[in-house]
Amino acid sequence: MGPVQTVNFVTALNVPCISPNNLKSREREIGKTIEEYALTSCKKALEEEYLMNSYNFIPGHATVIGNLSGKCLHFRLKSTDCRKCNYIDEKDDASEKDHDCRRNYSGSSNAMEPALAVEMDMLYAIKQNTSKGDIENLKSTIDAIVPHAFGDYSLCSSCENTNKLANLGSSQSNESLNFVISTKAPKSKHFGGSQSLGYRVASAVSQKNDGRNYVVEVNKTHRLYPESEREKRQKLLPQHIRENGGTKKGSRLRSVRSKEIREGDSYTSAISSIEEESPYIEEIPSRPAENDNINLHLGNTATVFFDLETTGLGISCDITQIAAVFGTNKFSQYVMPLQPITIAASKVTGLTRFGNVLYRNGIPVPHQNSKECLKELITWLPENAVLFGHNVKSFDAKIIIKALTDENLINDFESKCNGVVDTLHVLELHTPIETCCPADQPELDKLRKEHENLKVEEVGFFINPNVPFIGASPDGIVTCDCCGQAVVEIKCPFCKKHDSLENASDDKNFYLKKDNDGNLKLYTKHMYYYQVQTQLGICQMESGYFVVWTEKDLHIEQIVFNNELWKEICDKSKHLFITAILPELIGKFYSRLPNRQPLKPVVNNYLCEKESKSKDNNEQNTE
DNA sequence: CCTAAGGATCCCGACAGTCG
DNA sequence: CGACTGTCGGGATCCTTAGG
Repeated sequence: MGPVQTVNFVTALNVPCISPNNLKSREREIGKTIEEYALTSCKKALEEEYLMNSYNFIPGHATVIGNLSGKCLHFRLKSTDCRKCNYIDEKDDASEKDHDCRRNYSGSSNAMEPALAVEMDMLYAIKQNTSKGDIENLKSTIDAIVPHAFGDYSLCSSCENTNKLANLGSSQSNESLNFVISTKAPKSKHFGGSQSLGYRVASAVSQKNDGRNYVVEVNKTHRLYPESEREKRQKLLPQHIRENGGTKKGSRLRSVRSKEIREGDSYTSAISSIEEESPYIEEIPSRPAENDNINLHLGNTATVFFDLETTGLGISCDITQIAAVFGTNKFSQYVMPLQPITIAASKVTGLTRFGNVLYRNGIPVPHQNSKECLKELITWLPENAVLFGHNVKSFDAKIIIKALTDENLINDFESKCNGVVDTLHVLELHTPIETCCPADQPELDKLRKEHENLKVEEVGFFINPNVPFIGASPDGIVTCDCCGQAVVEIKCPFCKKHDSLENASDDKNFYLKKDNDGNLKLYTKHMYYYQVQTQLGICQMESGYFVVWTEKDLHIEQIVFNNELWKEICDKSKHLFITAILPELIGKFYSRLPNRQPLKPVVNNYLCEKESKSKDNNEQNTE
């Protein structure tokens, strides 16, 4: 699956989406491992094949399948194209020259497959003979490669027996591998020249050789342990299934498959077998309610807050200070870095270094070397510690893990520490809108005193079932015991950023205007007034707050629902939807047939008459 | 200064449908 | 049958934001 399919998939499962960039990074990490795994599995299969003492092999598009083992012995990809190279050529950007280039072939497309076959035969011949150490034999084998690839076996030492040559084995294994590749990299999608193609073919080869076990091996390499979750869930299954359910199921399926092949009936055997509720099927839990808090289930762990100071921002920077807190226990040590402290880092931390002396704000401070300090930290850490810190996922954790690995202390650290929690991510999940919006804190405190239990919530997209063709996304919903619910619409006018709203209202185009008493009010002909009224109508609320913020001023105005205006908005929207949007959606009425006259409104003649009478006003308001 | 992640956007290839 | 167009999806870039 690519980014789009992955996002569609996780969305269908009610799981938070992953960004295409993030997915791409993960693909690169995992992809390299899969390629390495595929090559290793090919080497193993080749040795297995060699032990079986038979050298017939069937070159596919770019794979060599062992006749006896049925496994993929080798695979190669050729591409005349590289996406990155194309981009570099187009942009003439020399800084990108060093990349994982996928262009490795310059001949014609027709000659590509024979070239691959010859190349792989060459590797096979070398592998076959290096273990024997017979140089002459190797030379004659290489000479035989090209005639062999084109059907002439007169020079082949291992192909002397023509009867043996006639037996090229079943092509089933080859077709099977081609099928797996086609499911992972379908030709309907353009993977040519991309890194992704290599990873996809490698994963298909790995799957062919070792089954889906390759996923577990790749996970282990990347220190991912989904099997612990699997084991946990397996314990929930009934004992008879836990002990031999999988084995029995596997042997039953194999037996059914072999019967189907022999008897030719592949369709009726298992169709009606799913009558009882299967213990292997688990219901996907429903999405938690909107107001549910997302809690961290830390179990029996010790919460430690920690922070690092470093010589700079790079991943290769040295630690200059480690500080941590566990309950009332505190840990703080300065570390003498091996590299200079950048000026920017010194400004933040106050730490400078002259020779072997470390200074904080000009005063010498006691310090240790990195290894001593890390050892002391590990000793200080409580058992089952979980480290909390801000942006640790992207910064602190990487720095400290690198330092621990360099000092060969990573295993000791892991024996004490269960993991890290990035409070940046936790904050993103828990931060209410009021701390994100630029409203002045004193003003917010004042509102809290005036309104009992004041809450401001970030909300999404609203649709009113009575007018499903209009939607609204207020900036928030404010709730209090005295006034109930109200929508909030916040504007931060960029062009009036440095002005007071009093001055801004002098601009005749500004949406706040002074009334007879000199008070600022939202202009009722302005589109923002229509916006708030539409939000109130859709959310079915009686009032809302229109908030305008500049660096010098804050305006909060209560807007009361205007039923007359809401009816007018509904009528116009319905008219627009029926005469313009619906014909376009259903039949591309406007975009496909440019010469046709616009539809006359046939559904609601009353609207049509009303529209023609108040055409001028409507044009202004529709905007 | 470095690095990773997320969102928005653009570009391009493959395919299906339409039209002359 | 070929030219053209629209849609979909993958790949890549740009910008912003955290951390010292």
